[in-house]
Order: sequence, then C-alpha cells, then structure tokens
Amino acid sequence: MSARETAELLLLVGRLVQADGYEGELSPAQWMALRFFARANSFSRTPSAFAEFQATTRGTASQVIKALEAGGYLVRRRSQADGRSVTLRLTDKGHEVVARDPFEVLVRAVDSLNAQEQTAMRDALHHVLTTIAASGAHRHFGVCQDCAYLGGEMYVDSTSASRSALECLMFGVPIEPDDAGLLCVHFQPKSEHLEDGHRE
Amino acid sequence: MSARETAELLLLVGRLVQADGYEGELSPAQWMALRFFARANSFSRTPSAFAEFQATTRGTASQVIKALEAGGYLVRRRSQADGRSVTLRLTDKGHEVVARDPFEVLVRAVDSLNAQEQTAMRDALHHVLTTIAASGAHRHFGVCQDCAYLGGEMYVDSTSASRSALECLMFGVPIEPDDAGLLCVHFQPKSEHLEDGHRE
DNA sequence: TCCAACTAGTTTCGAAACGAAATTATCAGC
DNA sequence: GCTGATAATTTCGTTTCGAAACTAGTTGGA
Repeated sequence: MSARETAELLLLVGRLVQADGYEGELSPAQWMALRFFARANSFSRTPSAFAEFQATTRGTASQVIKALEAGGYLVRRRSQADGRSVTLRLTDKGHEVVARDPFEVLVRAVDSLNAQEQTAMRDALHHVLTTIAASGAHRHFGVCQDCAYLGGEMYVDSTSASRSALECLMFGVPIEPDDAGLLCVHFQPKSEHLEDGHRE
Repeated sequence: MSARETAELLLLVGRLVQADGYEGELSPAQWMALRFFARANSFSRTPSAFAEFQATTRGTASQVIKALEAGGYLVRRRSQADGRSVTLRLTDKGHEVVARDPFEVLVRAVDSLNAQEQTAMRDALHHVLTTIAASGAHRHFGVCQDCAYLGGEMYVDSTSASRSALECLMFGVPIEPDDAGLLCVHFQPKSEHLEDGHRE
C-alpha cells in the first residue's frame, strides 16, 4: 500500500522535472540526450547506446541527436575501427548548457537532504532500477567501479575515484581515468548481493 | 556530486516506467489520468485538478479524459453544486485496468525494499517533491492526514487509516472515510518542519 | 573471393501528445 | 441585468514518438 504511494511519488517527480524542461531552448528528450552524452564513457557515446539508455528506438534517438547537432551542442565523428559507428561529443556550447540544466532544481532538492538520507535514497533507487531492468527487457547502465568486467589493480576505498591502471576485462583494454566514472553500455552488475552490499 | 547521480536515477526510473506504459491499450498520459482519478478524492476528480497534478494545460487534460471516456474507462457526471464543474469516476472496466497497471512493476520493485528503506525513500521523495513544488509554480497534492485544513477528532497512530469523524476546515464539511486517504487539490502542507519531522 | 546474415545508423510516415488561443457555459458580485 | 472570472472544451499547428523501410559497413562462412 505504501509501496504504491512511493512509486507514484517517484513517477510524479520525474513528470514535474520533465515539464520544467519544456520551457527553454531544449526539449526534455534533448536534455536527456545531452545529459547522457555528458555522462557516458567513450564506449557508450553512440546513438544506439543512447536509445537503449532511454528505452526508446534508434530512429527516435537519431532524430534527437540530429537536432542537437544542428543546434551546435554535439559533434559527430565516425569511428575508424568500425565505419558504421559514430561517436558523439559535447561541444563547448553543449557543456555550457548542461551546466545550466533546469534539472538542477532536482539536484538541489536532492542535495538538501542530509547525507544519510541521500545515501539511502540513492541505494534504494539503484535497487529499484536493477529490479525493473531485470524484469523488463531494459539494460541497466553503470560505471566501471560496479562492473563485473572490472579487472587490474585492486582498489580499497570505494568512495574515492580510482586512478590507477584498471582494465576492462570485456575488451582487454586499459580504462582511461576519465572514463572510470562514466556510464557504460556494456555494464554488467557484479551480482545482486554485492550491488546492495554497501549499505549501512 | 552524488546528488546529481541520484537525481539522474530518479529521472531514469520515471522514464523507464513510462516507456513500459506504451506497449498496451493505453498511452502513458492515459495511464497517469486513470491513476489520478483512482487516487483522487471527491473534491479533486475534475479535469482542472488533473491538469494541475500533471503540470499540463486543461486543454490537454480534456483530450486525455475524452479518450478514456470513449474507451469506457471513465464516466462523467455534472456537479449539481456548480453547473460548470464535472466529476470523473472510474468504471468497473477502469478499475480492472488500473489493477493491471504496467506501473505495478515499479510498485513491486519498491515493495522489495525492506520497511526501513521504503520509509526512507518515501520521506526523501516527499521532501524532494515539496522542494520542487516550492521552487516552481506547481502545486503539491497530498492527503487529508498531512493537510493544514484537517480538523475535528485527533488521531494518534499515523500508520492506521483514520476512521472517525474528521472535518475539512477549508470547506467546513465532514471528511468521508473513503476520501481521507485520497489525494486532494486543496491540500496545504501543515508546515515545512512538521512535514519532515517524522523521520528518524 | 563472394555472398548471406548481421549490425549501426538514418529516413519516412502516421499517430499521438502537447501548449496556446479561441469558445461555450456557468457562476459571483454589483 | 451587466461584468468579470472560472470550468471545461475545441481547434490548430508543432513536436515527439514508434514502426518499418532503407543505406552502408561488417562478419563469417563456403
């Protein structure tokens, strides 16, 4: 009963923030895309990855990207490894704009919670998202730190960003320091229990 | 920094659930309307209230309602108190459908959290929603129990539904037992501090 | 080498959802 | 009755979306 109420609140918050996004230069979908490309690692800055992240089709994703490109927020570059593939990158203008995201209202609201509440909320959302992703056909994106394919040097302190030579076991390539904290399409949760383990 | 991540998770969960809503008989907007009219009290089952709840215009709300009415999910009745006003009610078919809401995935996901986590999440969402509502032009809906206009008999146990003769101080009318737990347009938070008070 | 199956991305199309503005009907105050 | 406000609806043009068709590059046999 209370679970239903909480779930409704969740949906409503998303709805309100999205509605706020309308009044401005970019549409809600465009904001989502810009946020995604700002937060995705080099493996994941592609139209397909964004489509999956957004639970939409590649066609729709393509249109959103085209609009952002036309507006000068994104630039594209063909992959030299795979001629079909395309990588998107934020321009300076794009970076300026994400800094003025209307979504900052939500960030500030979350920030006004105390540390314990923030941790509880993030962990709970994490759990909910994993559950939904498991039940549906959706993929759950994540960062290297929480990924099953993370290899190389051990790290001890889970709160500090890792900066030593880590390796992605999926591709056998070193993980760039800049990429370690960014979202990845190929993310694989270590395990259900481990994912929830760091809760106090 | 972590607040940003949490906020993104929040938005993403909303997006995923909405995407799930697409595959079926009803559109996401129609699902929202059906949920709203299932959970709103008798003061609030109007097109205008739904529009405000959804942060959309009355015109858009009107169209969604018309579609649901045509599908046999809602019935309308003119208010005898105010000839302009209209009250919507779910049909049996409407009730059947909300029970099979794709959004149930989210409810189950929230339900899989332990009691403490659920409470923490609901309180945190509550706080976030209030903050957003305060910063923007949006109104925050709520239930009689948390409302500044609640009068009449005292209640002690906040977890059990109140069943004695409560009164709405705004209209000076008794609150029907069925309405006490439902959302209300005229909801007014008691105070910022009291709202956050019942946290441990 | 050639060809079939596959994958990344794009385009097109029709169905919606949306906000804005105009419209109708009703109410409240004078 | 007259005026202004309010509840709801209608209309219109724009935007967004998913589905499906399409282009181009890749992969893996035979």
